[in-house]
Amino acid sequence: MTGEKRRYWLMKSEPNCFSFDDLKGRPEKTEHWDGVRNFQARNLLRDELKPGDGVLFYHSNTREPAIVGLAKVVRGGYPDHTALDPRSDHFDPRSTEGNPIWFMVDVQSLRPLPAPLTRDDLRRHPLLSGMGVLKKGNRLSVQPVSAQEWQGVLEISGVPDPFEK
DNA sequence: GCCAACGTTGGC
DNA sequence: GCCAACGTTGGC
Repeated sequence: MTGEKRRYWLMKSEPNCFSFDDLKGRPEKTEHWDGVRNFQARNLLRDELKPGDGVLFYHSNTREPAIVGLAKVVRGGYPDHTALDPRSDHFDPRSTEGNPIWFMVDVQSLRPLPAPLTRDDLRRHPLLSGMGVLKKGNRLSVQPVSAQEWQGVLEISGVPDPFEK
């Protein structure tokens, strides 16, 4: 097949705010990923995440942080409308309809992992111990994942690649 | 709850 | 343009 190679991402969410189960429960198992208010992550959402890309859904800021499920991007970057809504927690008066500052993508759940992959699980695996999410001080809520890391997650989880026919 | 690491803001 | 102060993130 020609065209661009699929890329992979890890996306963090606090499960008490929006969990993988929440995503699974949405119509079409799809939801927009709003509320990112960091320029580096914004640039990734706006420019880099493309439909068909793979997503590792990571639960952060919880008792046992872990990768809990697989998802995919189904719509690339478009303006985050919550920035325009004064009643939203994510309202940003600098952003306007004609000149949006913040962007989001749509994500669809593919499948949960049979067991969450904790940080200890990741650290133990030679292919995964270098993942960005393990690095101290890394606060990026959207970050790139290599194809090897994606495969490693599938391997220790014992699940087939959802993108393989 | 603690606190290190980081990004952003604003005075100068 | 520097940098201190501040707010937030997020593991532990």
